[in-house]
Amino acid sequence: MPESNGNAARRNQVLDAALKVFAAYGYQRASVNDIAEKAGLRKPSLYHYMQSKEDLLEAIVTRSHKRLTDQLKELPAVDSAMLMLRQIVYTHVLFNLQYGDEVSVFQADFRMLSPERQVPIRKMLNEYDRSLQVLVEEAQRRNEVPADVDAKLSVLWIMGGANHVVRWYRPKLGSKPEDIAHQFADLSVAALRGCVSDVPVGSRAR
Amino acid sequence: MPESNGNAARRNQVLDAALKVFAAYGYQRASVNDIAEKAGLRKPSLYHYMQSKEDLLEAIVTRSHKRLTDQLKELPAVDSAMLMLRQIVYTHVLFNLQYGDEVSVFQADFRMLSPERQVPIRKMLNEYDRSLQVLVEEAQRRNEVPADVDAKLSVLWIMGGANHVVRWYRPKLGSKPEDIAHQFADLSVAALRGCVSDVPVGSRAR
Amino acid sequence: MPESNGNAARRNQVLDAALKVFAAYGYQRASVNDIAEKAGLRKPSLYHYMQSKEDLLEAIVTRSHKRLTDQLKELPAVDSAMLMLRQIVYTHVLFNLQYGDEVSVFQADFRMLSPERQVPIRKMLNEYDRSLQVLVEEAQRRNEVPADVDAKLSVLWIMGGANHVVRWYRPKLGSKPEDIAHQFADLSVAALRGCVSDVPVGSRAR
Amino acid sequence: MPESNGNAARRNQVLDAALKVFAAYGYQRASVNDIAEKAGLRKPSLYHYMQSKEDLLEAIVTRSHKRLTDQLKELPAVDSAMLMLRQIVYTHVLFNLQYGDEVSVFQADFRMLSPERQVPIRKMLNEYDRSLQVLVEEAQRRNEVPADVDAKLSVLWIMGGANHVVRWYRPKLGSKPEDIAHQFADLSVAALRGCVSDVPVGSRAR
DNA sequence: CATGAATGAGCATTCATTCAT
DNA sequence: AATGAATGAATGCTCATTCAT
Repeated sequence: MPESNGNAARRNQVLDAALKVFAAYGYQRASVNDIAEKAGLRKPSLYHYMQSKEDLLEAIVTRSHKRLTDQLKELPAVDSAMLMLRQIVYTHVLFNLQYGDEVSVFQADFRMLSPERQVPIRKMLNEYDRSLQVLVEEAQRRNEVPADVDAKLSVLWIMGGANHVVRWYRPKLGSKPEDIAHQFADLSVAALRGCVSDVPVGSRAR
Repeated sequence: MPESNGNAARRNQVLDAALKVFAAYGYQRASVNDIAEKAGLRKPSLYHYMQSKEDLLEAIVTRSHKRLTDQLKELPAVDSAMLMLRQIVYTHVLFNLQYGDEVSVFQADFRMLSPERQVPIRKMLNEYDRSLQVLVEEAQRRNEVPADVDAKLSVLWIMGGANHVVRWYRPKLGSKPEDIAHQFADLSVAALRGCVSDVPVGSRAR
Repeated sequence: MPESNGNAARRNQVLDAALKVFAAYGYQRASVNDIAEKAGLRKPSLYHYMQSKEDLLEAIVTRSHKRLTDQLKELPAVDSAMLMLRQIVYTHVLFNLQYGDEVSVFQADFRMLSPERQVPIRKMLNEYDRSLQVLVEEAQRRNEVPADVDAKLSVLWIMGGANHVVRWYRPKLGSKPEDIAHQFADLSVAALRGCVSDVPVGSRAR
Repeated sequence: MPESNGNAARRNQVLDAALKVFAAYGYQRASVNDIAEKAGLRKPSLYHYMQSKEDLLEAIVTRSHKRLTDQLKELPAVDSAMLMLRQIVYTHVLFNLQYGDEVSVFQADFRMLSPERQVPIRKMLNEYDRSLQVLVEEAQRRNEVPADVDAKLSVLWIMGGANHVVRWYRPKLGSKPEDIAHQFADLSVAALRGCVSDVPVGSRAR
């Protein structure tokens, strides 16, 4: 079966090698040869396990998103939208900390994919954001979140904080992943619930 | 002897051309020729206004950070740390929305600089984060922010949300920049102030 | 020890697969993998039936020439050199039309063989041309062809027309093979017999 | 003007280098590096004078056909279709002998062009054949050529002989170009005029 | 016999940069 | 100041062939 990208275990090894190399150098800087070396193969051998370099990036990005959503699917059902949201943020942050390379590559290099390959991924991301937005709106209906909070903006805000994590977190330095995730879940909930500031922005120039 | 990088106005034109091209394609994908075309020059002529392609990226990144800090310096002094923080977040978000290209390039391509060139920029960023952290700690001393909030983490959280805007914001779509900045300032303040969730994260596997 | 090139029937299947692929893409463009697919095998399996890709080309070319000469050997003896020539041209053209792929590959890719492999084939071709030339000379001795005709040139001329058919003939379009062969045999005979033009070539520049 | 493939004289030098290399090795076997060496340049420099390797082939092929048709346009008008045809064959054969490399590359590698690039060239070739066919038909109306001659087939026949020339002709060996062209023009005229053979093809098997 | 895996050699093309004009 | 020309260094990818299973 010359179409199946060869042995699945090896394919995953190649994917992992590519992941490390992409994370270290960035997709563009990383050469196929770098990946081959990391995988313990010669350059042409890689083509048993991929169609193209871009193919690897797409697989990494898709696999990463699938891993996250798989984790989220296992979250226990709770009757509070806010609680659900808290669980998701906690899990998402923890995931980002655990799979820092994958998430970094996703964020940094996702746009290096051809426009066509970006489409399904953008769709997944939009669906994800949208599902969080629905939770915020549900919480607003239950008066757990003030009505004047913009559900969409606040979700984007939260996602920003959650994704930013991969840019500064270094294992063995600072807080434990669980503590970070806990803090961030708290911050998200507090931000949503929080009393709208009655303080004006002040007389900013420009 | 083009040490002086020639005429300053032209240099800025080249910088702007590079900015647009980097923002559109990413630093690596963008070719020096693309920049030259955008600047209305031929490729070798660019070298009268720059030392290298990397030079342009560094200049863009540095200029961007300077523009932000210049804006922040003009903020009126206020006696409340929280108010100050709010002003800064508002201004930072608004800046990111106004200078989307610059900030995007900063975030996406800053790591493409040589390690040596990254040093001073990382230093600036750390100082910036640190100054916000000081404000949070000050607010904590004044009991405006709960003591169990991790000042550093919460600042990183806020910066994540603030920087993320350049990835999703599209002018003429959705909310006005000022409204977004306002919301995000509110969310930040609320997140910091907010009653720490007494809700356990639940029995998450892993 | 695949010295014997394996089962002869399979070998012929491989040869036919190679023939089709070479005819469709040209020898260089055709990949061994293409041939394998056409033959319903995997690439390395081919090497049970051949020594190398070039080997296949040589076999095709040789087989093609042998097929033609076998057909020519079956021609009935006739006492007129001109008649013999006519028979040969008719048969040759018909052969080219029938075995278009083989002949096309012969003509297009024969020169892709290594110089050493070209030697015996060039020898065969020369012998073939030479035998026709002998017939023309015989016809000249019998005054069936004017003495001022250059026997060698006219044979080359005729072979050109005969070989050219594989470049334009498409089955099911235009004349029937037998009609084409008949016409071409007529044209050849007429050309040889024909009264030498007494018309000057005119005042061509250069 | 970065679109103009640079200096025209140099472009022609590159074209000539490519011509020699293509003629010697065939288009596919010839590497861009080979061409560069022949042109006295390094590989990347070639790209100042071409868009791609295929570009060179197309230019060579087109230039070759233009050279031939330019020569044909200079032929003096004559009132006899047969005379005109004779002139054309003479000129065409002489051209093929003079520009053996160009014509060889045309014939051998024209099909290596992408289908889209082949279209205009096929069109030119068809128009050329068609114009000869018209001459034969004219000659038939004037009873200079028997009515039962198939005009199209006989033109293809003649073209075959004329083009074949580049496969066997070696300068300094054998007849002079003018003599060959003369003979071939004679053979063509004789073939067309010639009394249709009343000799049956005989009892050929198959 | 068949083939999955592996690879040395090679190739067209891109590109940042230099330099003579 | 501006640029046509040139190029060293890479890069993604192809492919005929080998070999262990």
